[in-house]
Amino acid sequence: MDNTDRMIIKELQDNGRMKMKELGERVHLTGQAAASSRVQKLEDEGIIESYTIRVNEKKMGYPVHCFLTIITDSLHHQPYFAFLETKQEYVRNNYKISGEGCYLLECRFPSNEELDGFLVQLNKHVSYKLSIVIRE
Amino acid sequence: MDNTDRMIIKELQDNGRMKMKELGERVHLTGQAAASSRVQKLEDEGIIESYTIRVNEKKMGYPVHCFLTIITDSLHHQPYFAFLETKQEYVRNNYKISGEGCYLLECRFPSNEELDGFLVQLNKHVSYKLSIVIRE
DNA sequence: ACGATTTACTTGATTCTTGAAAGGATTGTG
DNA sequence: CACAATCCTTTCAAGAATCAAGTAAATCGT
Repeated sequence: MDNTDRMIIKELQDNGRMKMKELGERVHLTGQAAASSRVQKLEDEGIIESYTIRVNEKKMGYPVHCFLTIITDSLHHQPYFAFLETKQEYVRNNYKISGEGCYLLECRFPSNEELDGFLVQLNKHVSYKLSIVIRE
Repeated sequence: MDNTDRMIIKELQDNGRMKMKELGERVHLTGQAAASSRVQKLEDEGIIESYTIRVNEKKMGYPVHCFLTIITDSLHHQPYFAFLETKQEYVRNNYKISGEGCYLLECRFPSNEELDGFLVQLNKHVSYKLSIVIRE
């Protein structure tokens, strides 16, 4: 993991579909074979986990973005997890945290109505504090 | 934006470097040209914003992951923003939120020592509540 | 300090992918 | 029904990736 590797990662974060030829040029390697084998190594080591796309969630129909601090007294979190499984469409991340609350749940919704419906059902399993994202 | 487009997006989220030929086969289009032109359209419409990689932040040297609820009485948030600019290495997201606090700040650190150093300086500008991620 | 070994890079040949162009099928419209 | 528009398929040429071989540089043990 030298400086060239770090440059490669930066370039691929900006453009994950970059041609190996161009990537090589940008990090000062001649030909695509050298760049290609470094990328392969980064994949094998698990430093590059996967290739993906950034999607415009607003244009995809999920403009409402929020974080929920989940609070529960119950020792059994399974019903909460089971509930999340049924709402995969909305759930983006569920972080187990220390601090206030047990989980930080990141969600996306088509509208406030759908958010409200979600909250009503969520409240059967846990308590929460809601933070709505105004600007990313 | 029909069902094929949604399938394409799902496939590219899983593998952003997929060959157009394979993508075509997976969504039941013959040849790469049809898949390619649909992807081009999704890019032009801004639904696909960019191609990127998922990086293992732990292996990159940033194992400590936390969220900070930022609280400030001051009307001037500029010093806070200026501070964040100098700490880009650690900052992953800064969401403006409604609810408790003004911002939800997502950060990554090499160690708790660096986190502590960050908090000391942060505290000169704003108050915060800290949540450390135990499991992603 | 020396040669041996490993690692990383370059080069060139072959195979594969992409992009462009042309033609065909389907749908909607007057 | 004819026409236009849209989307898909096919084909082919240009460009990129993969593989193998050769070279240079760094590392290791003595």
